[in-house]
Amino acid sequence: MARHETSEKILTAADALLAEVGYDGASVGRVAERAGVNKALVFYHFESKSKLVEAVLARYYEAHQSALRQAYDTKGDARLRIHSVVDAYFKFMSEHRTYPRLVLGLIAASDEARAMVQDNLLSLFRWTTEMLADITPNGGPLDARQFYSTFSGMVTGYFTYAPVIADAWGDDPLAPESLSARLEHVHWMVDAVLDRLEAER
Amino acid sequence: MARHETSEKILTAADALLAEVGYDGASVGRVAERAGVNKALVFYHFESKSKLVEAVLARYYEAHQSALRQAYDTKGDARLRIHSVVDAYFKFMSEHRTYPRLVLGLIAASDEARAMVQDNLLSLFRWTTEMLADITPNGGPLDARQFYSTFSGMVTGYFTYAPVIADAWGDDPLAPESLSARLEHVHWMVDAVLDRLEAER
DNA sequence: CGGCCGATTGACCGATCGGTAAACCAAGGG
DNA sequence: CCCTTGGTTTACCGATCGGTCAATCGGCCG
Repeated sequence: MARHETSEKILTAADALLAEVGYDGASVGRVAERAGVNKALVFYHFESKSKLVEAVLARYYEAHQSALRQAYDTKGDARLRIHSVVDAYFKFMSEHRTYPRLVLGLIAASDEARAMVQDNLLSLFRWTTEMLADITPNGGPLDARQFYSTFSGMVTGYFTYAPVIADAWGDDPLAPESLSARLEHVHWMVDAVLDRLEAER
Repeated sequence: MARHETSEKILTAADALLAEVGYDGASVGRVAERAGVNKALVFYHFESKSKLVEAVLARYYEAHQSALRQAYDTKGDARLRIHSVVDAYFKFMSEHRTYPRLVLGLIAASDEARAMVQDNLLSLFRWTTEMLADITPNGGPLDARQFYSTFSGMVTGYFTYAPVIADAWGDDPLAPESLSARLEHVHWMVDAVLDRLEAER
């Protein structure tokens, strides 16, 4: 089989399994089994387990960042562009539902696993705070950092906690209607923040 | 040694280790080692590893919930009481910094581990939404469930992501000044939401 | 002192982990 | 036709996991 085919099968299997059972739960043996491939092949195509996970993450990194940048480069005033970025952020998460859980699992695991996601999160963080730098005061409780933490938490938190609170939520939190309601809520929050920021100027 | 003493040492060690390295990383052997205790003793005092983790969680459950309820039972109008609950929520997390990471690690691990935190999260979720039921519309993007998800994500997300974004944050996100700025930010967000809800009535 | 009992210990179990080494297989080129 | 080469497989390694068990310790009571 062609080199690329096998690698892709392994990557896909690893992606799904990591989101389901976390870093430690996703053993190389189980990944290989799900990919329909011999276990030793995983080490042939990806040197080690950690390299495999980094490869899985790398697939998301570029897509995630470029989606946000593209959304920000639309025409319109600051408010419109911010809404556009929030839209893109939310859309990316709902189209790649294993991604937030994967990142979460790595952060919760070990220091080494945490280091894997750190670089991507840092550049995302820096880019977002630069984007907001013009419209928020510097330092204090209204610093751009605060709003990054708040809104990224609103989106990623929803997806990661969804399976846990599904019982209490009533409807499935990941059903299309629930998702659109959540997105609408986030937009409402953005407007609430921007209105109040303008009023306080 | 008295039964209680040893149990307490094991619980404390397990608590810290779970927050550091997650469920799978916190092996029974390492827990025992940190507690200065023989490994078999862990199984003597707590039947199994999962029972041990449940015992760790149980210590937080009651404290967490009663802290919120107590905060809500203060005098004043709805806005004041909500601020009071947010205060208590934030304070509890900053005083038990291993707690949010512990919960996060369990959610990210396996379905069984997820079930451990589910009960507590559900009752917390139900209580909060009841608390907000009077001041938010029913259903849609302004449903109480949305605001629960939003504000709990704002607080817990900050603490769980703190070690990851510490480099980019500049100051230590867990330093007292940073924490008070974050708390102020959350209060600012509460007011922004309540103002807009009132304006839309 | 003798015996009892709860707490503690060290030795051990089968299972599974990430990773390695060598053999094997099919296709392609000289 | 043989030999090389990249992909694949089988068998295996040491380490570590959660958990068990019988032996042992140390007070306390009669």
